[in-house]
Amino acid sequence: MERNTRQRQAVLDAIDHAGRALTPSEILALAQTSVASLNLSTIYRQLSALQDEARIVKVMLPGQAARFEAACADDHHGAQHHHHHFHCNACDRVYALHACPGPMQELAPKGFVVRAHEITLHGLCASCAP
Amino acid sequence: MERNTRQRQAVLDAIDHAGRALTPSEILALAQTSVASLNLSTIYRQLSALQDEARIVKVMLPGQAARFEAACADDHHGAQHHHHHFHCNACDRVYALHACPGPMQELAPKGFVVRAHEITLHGLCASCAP
DNA sequence: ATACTTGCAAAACATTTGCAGTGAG
DNA sequence: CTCACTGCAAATGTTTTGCAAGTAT
Repeated sequence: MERNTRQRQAVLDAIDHAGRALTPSEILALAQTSVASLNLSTIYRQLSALQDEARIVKVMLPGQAARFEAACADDHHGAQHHHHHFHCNACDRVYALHACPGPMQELAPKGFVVRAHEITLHGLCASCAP
Repeated sequence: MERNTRQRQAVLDAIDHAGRALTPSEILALAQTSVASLNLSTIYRQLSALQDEARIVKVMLPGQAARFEAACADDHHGAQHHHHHFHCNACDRVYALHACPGPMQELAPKGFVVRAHEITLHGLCASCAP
């Protein structure tokens, strides 16, 4: 996918302006304000294409539907900046966290090789906290 | 659910003897060796019941189908022992880890309240490592 | 014009539920 | 003998795919 269609731009705009990870349904709702005929299949197809182009990143959290956020490339080698996520139990939104406690190799038993790790925090976001 | 049916026992046996988290399909395959007529619906229903009774724990990992492992109650108040999981990229099995680096509150921005966290490690388990 | 894209409908999966028949107590 | 439990089929929710029509280049 390379063509600059209205539906592609609508999907990209929704994600770029969100400031947080969005589900395909949320993206559909937002993008339909620019292109009313937009279909979920198209959303999924554009999401795959945009992932391949490294414009967006897929965020999978335990027990949650997939979400997508704008890619923020690492300055040096274009790789995605390593980060984790926070899930608000009240508003169900997902925010990126830009800290990481380290590689976590010490948590695994001897003989296990740790190649990657994911951390998800749950609680209340600033808007929902008392 | 309280009745001690053959299907209930078969599900419980499969999970108790596995030593790792199993998916509903894996449980079906194992339990069908004792009760051939076993149905996936029954598996899911028993899994819900066994969770309510705190005999098993549901393990959700990012982008993976749900898995279930035997509950290991905390000595003092019967709560589940806090732990995390390791996912082997080669054999796709999931193992429990019995360490935790701490509450992780410092990863969240100011104003966010952290109530829980989950850590998933990925790599090669002892059997699959070179 | 050409071939990539879209929209719709149907297919794949994982999980849940309605219902009538079965079986544990 | 009862009511919880089971099996089957159909419904749900998310994501993928086939295909004919639409459109960017």
